[in-house]
Amino acid sequence: MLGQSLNVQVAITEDHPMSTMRDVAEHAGVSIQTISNVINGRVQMSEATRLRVQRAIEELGYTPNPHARGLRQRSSNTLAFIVVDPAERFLTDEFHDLVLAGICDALRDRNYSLLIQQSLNPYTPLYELPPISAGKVDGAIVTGSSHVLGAGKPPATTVTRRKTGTHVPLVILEQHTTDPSVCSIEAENYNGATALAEHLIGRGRTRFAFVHGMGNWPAVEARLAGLEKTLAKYALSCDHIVTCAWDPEAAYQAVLPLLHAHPQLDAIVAANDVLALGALKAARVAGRKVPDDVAVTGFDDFAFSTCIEPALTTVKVPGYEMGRTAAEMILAHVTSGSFAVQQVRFPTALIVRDSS
Amino acid sequence: MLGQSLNVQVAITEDHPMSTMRDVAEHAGVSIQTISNVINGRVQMSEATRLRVQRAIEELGYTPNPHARGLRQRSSNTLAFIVVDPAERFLTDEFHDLVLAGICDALRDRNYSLLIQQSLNPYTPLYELPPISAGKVDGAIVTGSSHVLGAGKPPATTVTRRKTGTHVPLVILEQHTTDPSVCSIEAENYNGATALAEHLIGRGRTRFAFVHGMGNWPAVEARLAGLEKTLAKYALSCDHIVTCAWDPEAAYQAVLPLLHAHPQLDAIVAANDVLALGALKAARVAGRKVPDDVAVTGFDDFAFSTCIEPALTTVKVPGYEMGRTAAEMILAHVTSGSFAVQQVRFPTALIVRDSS
DNA sequence: ATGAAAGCGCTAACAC
DNA sequence: GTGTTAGCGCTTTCAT
Repeated sequence: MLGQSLNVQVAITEDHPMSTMRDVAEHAGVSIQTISNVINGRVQMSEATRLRVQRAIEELGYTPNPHARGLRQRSSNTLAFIVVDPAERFLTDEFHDLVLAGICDALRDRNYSLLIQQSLNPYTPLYELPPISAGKVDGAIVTGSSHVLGAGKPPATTVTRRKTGTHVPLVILEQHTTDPSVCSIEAENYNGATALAEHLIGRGRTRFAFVHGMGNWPAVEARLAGLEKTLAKYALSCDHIVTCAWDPEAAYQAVLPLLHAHPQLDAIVAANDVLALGALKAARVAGRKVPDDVAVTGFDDFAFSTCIEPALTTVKVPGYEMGRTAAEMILAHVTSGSFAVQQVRFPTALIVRDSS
Repeated sequence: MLGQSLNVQVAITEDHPMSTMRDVAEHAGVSIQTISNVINGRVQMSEATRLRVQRAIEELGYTPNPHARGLRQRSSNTLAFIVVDPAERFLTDEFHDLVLAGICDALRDRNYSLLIQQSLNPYTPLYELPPISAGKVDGAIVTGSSHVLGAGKPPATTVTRRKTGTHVPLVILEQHTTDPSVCSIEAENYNGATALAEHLIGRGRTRFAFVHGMGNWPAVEARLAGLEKTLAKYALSCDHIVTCAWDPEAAYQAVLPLLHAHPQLDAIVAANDVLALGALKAARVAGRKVPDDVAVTGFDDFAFSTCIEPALTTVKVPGYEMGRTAAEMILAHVTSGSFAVQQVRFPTALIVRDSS
């Protein structure tokens, strides 16, 4: 029976009280300071002492107390990933999951932890977000809706970190800025959208709709802006912009009536692949052939995009790499004490498949 | 230009040194202890004092130091989500993302943070996982491959928490156990698989294949076990079990040759919806009609399952609710001091759509 | 190379 | 109701 083969037993606790450095010191017959030195590999010491200490540590199952350490050296070996957005279930968003995966992979071997926090209140200035203001983390990666971050906030920006202050290195994700003091990572959504629009126009599309989800995500606004700009170049326009929840079924519900109301619609540009999936279903239900009658495109190039029918034309956005890079930038800062503030832009790539 | 409209400025730091309780106390002309009392709402005090203190806190932009607090009261207002699995990009897995979303939503308003940690080394006993052993978190939600958790670990389990020790409340996810002292949350994968198998057999399917990803995930093993058990009941068997990466393209690559090699195959049971998507593509490419020639089914009921063509028959597993419940169980424990150790089983539901 | 003392910011325990 | 004292576990500074 499966029940048995899966009867996994898990050891949760050891029944020894948590031992401190003092315990280890006594056990090894040395001073507390020596223990600290061994653990931090700080000074030269006799091999004999070092070994004795290490054995004592093992025998007592000693682990340094991170709070005490954090209190003393004002660092926590923890980074934060903060999403400023009032929506529930924000983590179901696949793009953020890619970013998250990248961050986690970067942190994994360096003994850093990741603190995830959603900030519901759009009006909280970043430096007042709990993990940052309180010094719970050594750095933070922040993303969110642009209005949210922008509303009434002072323009001053800095990423310097002082041991004595609350300054914390920050990387802002997907927030276009011209301020050279802000460390930011964004993808070339605008250019990606431009390329996509050129492609669609090149294939003779003339009546466009744009579907996107809730919130004023800068990346999404850039996608729309690139689309509209390019359309304008050809004296075209995107006459239909619909908003729905960030899930395929919602996109389906939103696009279907659009299709019924506008028989001439021949291009549906979705803000990401998930919504494109819903648009694809809408086209199917409405009896419109893709790509013959109507083109459907996405953004992001999620894993499923090659496997659906028709395979989805999309603009690849490297979420995993962006997350990874963000984490590495902060880690570099934390490790080396300082790094050049940079604004990294990841290229996007138009991937033409069968839906256009 | 979009660049301008998105020129969001973010205040990262205030240029005041981090103030302590002592500063606030001096500023308000009271003792440190009084500040502490105000912050923790601990004792009765004159309205005048309380207001004066609160104003001082505001004026100085004071925030309690979490390390000092953690050191003193041995708690951190932080929970951990730990995945014991050696794979990279583990967070791209959609089921875990649902769980994560549930956890985050539960924690959000209670001022708890979530620490995410992947444990690469399958042989690390749970109580030695950094965040737990070090007391970085007040509780943990753990999931992972069964072999990983089971290998050579002592069977003793407990979820008691003592202020003075390293004991930490734990909820084990998707790990079937009969040990009543372990707090676990699982879905009825076995029953779900049984129902699915009955359904497929009822529709005349006789030649089965099972596709799954890397790792010995208990949930996946339960799905396979339920399938095989039911097949056996009807003197059938699942003759093809293929393993691939946990992404649709990999499933496609794995299933396509299977389909070519076995023309009589008439049911492909994928371990989750993502793999089912790949199987669907394989069927298409191999020229097999779904569901006429071959049935394809998934597990989990991810959002995309209703939007693909054909809509996917699947077994719904409530990942979001499971994560949410896990977090709430721990929170209840932390808040109230103790809770009944329980083993929660979430029902699964067969959802028959068009792919079977 | 090792040890002793001081103190990080906070709260528990007790005095007033 | 409010203040004082002590100490959580660790690292920094200085002495040996």
